[in-house]
Amino acid sequence: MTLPRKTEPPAAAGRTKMEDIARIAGVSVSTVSRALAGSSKVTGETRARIEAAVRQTGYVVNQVAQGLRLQRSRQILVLLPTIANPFFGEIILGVEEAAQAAGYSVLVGSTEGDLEREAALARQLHTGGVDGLILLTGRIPDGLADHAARGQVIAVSETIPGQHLPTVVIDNEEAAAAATTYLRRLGHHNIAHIAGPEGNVLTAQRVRGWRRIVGDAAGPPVFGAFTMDSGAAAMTRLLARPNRPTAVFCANDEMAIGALKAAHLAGLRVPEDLSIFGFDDITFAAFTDPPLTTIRQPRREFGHAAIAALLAGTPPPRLAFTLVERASTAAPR
Amino acid sequence: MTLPRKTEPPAAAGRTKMEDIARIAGVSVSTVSRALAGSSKVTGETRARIEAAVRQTGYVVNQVAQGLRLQRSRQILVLLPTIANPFFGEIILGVEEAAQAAGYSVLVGSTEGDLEREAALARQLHTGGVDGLILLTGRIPDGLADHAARGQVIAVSETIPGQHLPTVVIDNEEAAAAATTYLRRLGHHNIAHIAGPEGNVLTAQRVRGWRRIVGDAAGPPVFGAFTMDSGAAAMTRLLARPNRPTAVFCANDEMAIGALKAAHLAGLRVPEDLSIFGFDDITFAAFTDPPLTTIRQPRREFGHAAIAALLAGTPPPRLAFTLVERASTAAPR
DNA sequence: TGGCGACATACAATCGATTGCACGCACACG
DNA sequence: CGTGTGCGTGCAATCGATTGTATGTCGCCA
Repeated sequence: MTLPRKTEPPAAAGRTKMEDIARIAGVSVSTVSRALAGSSKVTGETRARIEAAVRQTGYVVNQVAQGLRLQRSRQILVLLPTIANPFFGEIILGVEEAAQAAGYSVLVGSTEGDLEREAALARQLHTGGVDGLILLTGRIPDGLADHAARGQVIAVSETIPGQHLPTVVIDNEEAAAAATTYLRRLGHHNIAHIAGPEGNVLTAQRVRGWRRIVGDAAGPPVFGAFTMDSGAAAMTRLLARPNRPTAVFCANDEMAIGALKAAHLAGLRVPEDLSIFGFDDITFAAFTDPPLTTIRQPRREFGHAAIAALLAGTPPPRLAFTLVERASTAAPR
Repeated sequence: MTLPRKTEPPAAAGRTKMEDIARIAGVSVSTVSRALAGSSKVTGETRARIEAAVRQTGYVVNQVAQGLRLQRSRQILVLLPTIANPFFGEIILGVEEAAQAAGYSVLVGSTEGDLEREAALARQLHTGGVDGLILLTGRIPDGLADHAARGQVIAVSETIPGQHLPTVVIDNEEAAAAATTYLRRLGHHNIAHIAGPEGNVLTAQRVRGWRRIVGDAAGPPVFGAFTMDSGAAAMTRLLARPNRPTAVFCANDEMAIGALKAAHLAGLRVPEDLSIFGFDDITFAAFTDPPLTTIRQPRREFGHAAIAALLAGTPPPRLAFTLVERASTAAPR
């Protein structure tokens, strides 16, 4: 006969577990589990004893064990290009709020454009690490087909080409058209566009909206990289054009801020000599000099809608943008 | 005799597990586990068969099960006041980089100043959800004493009063003194200070550094809330003082940006009429008009150092700040 | 007083991995 | 030819929870 051997677990954590509660309350773990789950089968005095034991010890269930048994982790992973960008920050804030309210927590993966890293993070879906994936990257890592089909993946802010993924977005083309129309109504006839990087879906959509209003006679857009530096560089190129624009629609606020700086350096006054229009309405947009006229994307609501759609399994509604009028735009002289 | 009953697990996930690999390779799960762990006990042809099976199926270990058995989750939780703030964003970026390199992933909890929420998130340490906790909140939730003692908790950017917690910071008092000294050397004699909220540790440290240089004759600092709005309000109050300062040292860049705006609105030119000095060197500081002179905190390195200290269990080194000279400061006229 | 039903509680299997120990097999040596 | 040495592999316990089924208890009625 062999003695029962034990495979020693690593460094006993010593945390209170359900078994301890059971012992203190004088019941079995099953009963404790049911009591905590709110089952109506555990009542009266027994339930009271269990609750007392829980309070006394400060017990909280072990989420890892629970996750293993229930095959869900109550965690959502957000994948984004870079977290050091206030635009994403506020989306995450919304995600956090909604997730927390639903009893989920949020993992953040900043991929820095590295496909390898993206894939590694997305693998968490396989490994049981997370229940859902929110993509702010504008692309989807390989091997996520089944998960996507099961409604565990959702895109936010940017549609992903060639995928029928539920997506939380505004109508970017309409928003760009609205911005351009606004400038036109002010009396501008030469409206340039500082676009995002070529090949990007958002870039294409916003270029399309702008083009619809300015027509083919207008020159090509100048492409940037959604950064302040690239906005400044783009503006410098625009100012060198033979017929200088009187207004510039920028594909995001950061590039608009860069453009503003370049305009100032060139000795132009905004909005007297040049109108500048942004996109996103990040917090800083209200504090530039002059404050930026821009399109506001409801970023917190993006986050809320993403979680709601993910947890309910229903397709998210398309959200509305707002035109925020500030002082960086005016009629041309 | 009773038949073995099964307690049905929820919706069989159908993912490949170690057992599948074992079957395909014709060995037991223990051998697979050892092979994957890199044990030298599994060699030659057996190992080759296992590796082939893994490649063929695209198997990845289930982190939840592994976490349960090993009593560790390979996850680090970062607690911060609000994620919609570029200052924290870059710290998280650093945390992410270092964590990922060490095979850890990062959970982000934005507490919005809610103590309840902070405690709920911190509870993850008990529940096995995370292995370590990084606090950017400037305070520590209750009931973390043992964890702190075990080196699972570290503070970043802000020391936590009354706790001997390993902390990643610059010398804030020295930095404030350096900023004020810089202004004094430019020839300013009336240097005001827009401070953070009263009661905050950082506020106190920076006020102390400023005070050390300006002496007791200078008036009291004006308190703000680290936001652009509060910076603007504080500046407005300063401008109403009988002897208007010729330079203002702000406790962070956001308040400096607000101050800049208020100064402009009041018709003052910066730096000709008024010098403004910031703190942190957030990305936007280089793009204000004029660009902000400021103290740079090495935020990415904060993140790296925090992870290094957490994983190695060694106290982090104190990091160095840099004075970044830009155009918002000049000699008084 | 015996039997039946309703209700509360306990037992044990299960999630997917890790690991101490036992065991099998091959080879060598006495 | 029997036993010792050593290496590689398998068995089964374990992490902490959930849950289908069995069991126990009590009351009520005939």
